[in-house]
Amino acid sequence: MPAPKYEPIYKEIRNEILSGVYAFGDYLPSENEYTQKYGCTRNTIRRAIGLLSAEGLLLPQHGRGVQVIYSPETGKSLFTVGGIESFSEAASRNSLRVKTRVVGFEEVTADEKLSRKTGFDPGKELFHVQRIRMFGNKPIIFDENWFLKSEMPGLNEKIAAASIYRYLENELGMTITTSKRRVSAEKAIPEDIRYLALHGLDFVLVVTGQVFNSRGVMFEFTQSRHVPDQVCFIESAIRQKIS
Amino acid sequence: MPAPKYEPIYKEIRNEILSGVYAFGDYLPSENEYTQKYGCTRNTIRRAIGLLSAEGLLLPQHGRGVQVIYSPETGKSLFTVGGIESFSEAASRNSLRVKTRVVGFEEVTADEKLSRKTGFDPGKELFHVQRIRMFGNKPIIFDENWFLKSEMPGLNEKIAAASIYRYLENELGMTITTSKRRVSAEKAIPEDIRYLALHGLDFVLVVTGQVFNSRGVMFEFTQSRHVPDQVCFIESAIRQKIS
DNA sequence: ATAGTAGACTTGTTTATACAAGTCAATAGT
DNA sequence: ACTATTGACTTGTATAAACAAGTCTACTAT
Repeated sequence: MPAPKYEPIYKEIRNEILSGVYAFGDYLPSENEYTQKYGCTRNTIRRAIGLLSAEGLLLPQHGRGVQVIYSPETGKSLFTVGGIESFSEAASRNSLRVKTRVVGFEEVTADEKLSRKTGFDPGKELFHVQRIRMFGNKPIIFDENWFLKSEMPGLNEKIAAASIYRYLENELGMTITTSKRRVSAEKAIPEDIRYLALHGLDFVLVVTGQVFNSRGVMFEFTQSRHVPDQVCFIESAIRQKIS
Repeated sequence: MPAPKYEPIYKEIRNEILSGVYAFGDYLPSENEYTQKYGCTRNTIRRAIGLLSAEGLLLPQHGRGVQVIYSPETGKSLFTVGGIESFSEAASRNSLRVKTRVVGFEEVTADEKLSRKTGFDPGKELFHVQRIRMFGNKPIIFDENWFLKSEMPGLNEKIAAASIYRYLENELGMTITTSKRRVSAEKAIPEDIRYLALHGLDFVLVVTGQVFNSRGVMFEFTQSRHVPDQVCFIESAIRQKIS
């Protein structure tokens, strides 16, 4: 399965935007110019531009052109909710030295209560993984995951300490397709206080999510509890016409 | 400017999903069946399905079909960050009686500090609007907006108490296209404590955002401070292939 | 001089077609 | 009985072409 044609185009333009080739407010070359440059049809170009617009980097303007609305200042948040990005990916994107500490690894069976919380059916066998994410020496995230055991029987503590997503994609050949996430703020629980560098704060930013694989099986439930003053999330949205 | 053909299709399918015609896990009719039903090409159908997938309602599966991954339980959050939804829209979507109280309305000029916060250039004339959003009798959101005066000279307190977006779109004919949002958790400020029903909590969930109009002009900076136990946000994401 | 328009751009929508590639069940061959 | 393969489905990608509609400049007629 070769990479689709729009992907390298998407990446190249994205790279140009992030690296500052175009400043905030600049207009990209027109779609027709891009078709010549990349030797493809307008549709393919529009696909790449559409992805970048959905990310909040571009703003196409009817009759005018496509404007860059990314600026390094507003764009520099540690994590992005808009895409599914693993911790180590976000870290490498920010070129930061990071460490992961596994503080809990056990097999559990979903009971009624856990089922309501995670969405896994009662009786399902799960891996329960608790990890601390550290930037430098600062523990920033308390990550709690439940994985469906049947989808990843070989998961162990060592893999959890490295990158579970890398294991899933490279070893198991699983492709992760979609995720639904919910963001909320919650009072700190004892684990937050024990593990995170809260500096006296008594609340955390919580991101929960269900992750589906390409077969439509929900195989992961995640809860990431973040130190609130260290991280924030950026997201873009396109308004739907009302009526 | 007539509505595009994919829009009513998008709306009808969306409606069917939200109203429970299809349950979580069900597969939609195939794209080819839809082309017959709606008398259009596959591209148009795919557009509608693509929008719904981006919203996290559908999960297309190569070779299989398109699965519904929306369920009323996980989907019932008051507000959605994935789309640009105004307060009154979200309220009507949840069929809730809501009230808006304007607690501040003034004209200001952006100084250096406000410029850093909002992204408006220093010297720009702005409307500064502070509003409390109430569900029933519960004050849930403290909304602070800065609007670019030059884009909406006629804004006044009365309009602010109703719906500013309705004013922009219906009266001024402005179409809102894109927004970038950031979510974080912050310690409650005196206004939060004064206005919101925090019930002893000392933190809020803060959503900030810049909103652009179709001419690429940033005309609004928003900061919504939410009672954390009352609201949460749902978001969907599609994983990009790594390298 | 000024208003209006024509035309050359831009992006937005839709059709039509072809092939690639994943899924799944029925069938054929052993 | 079991395996392999075929074929009919599904979604994914890409091309090509046409027209709609918004923007902006330059020219034209008054």
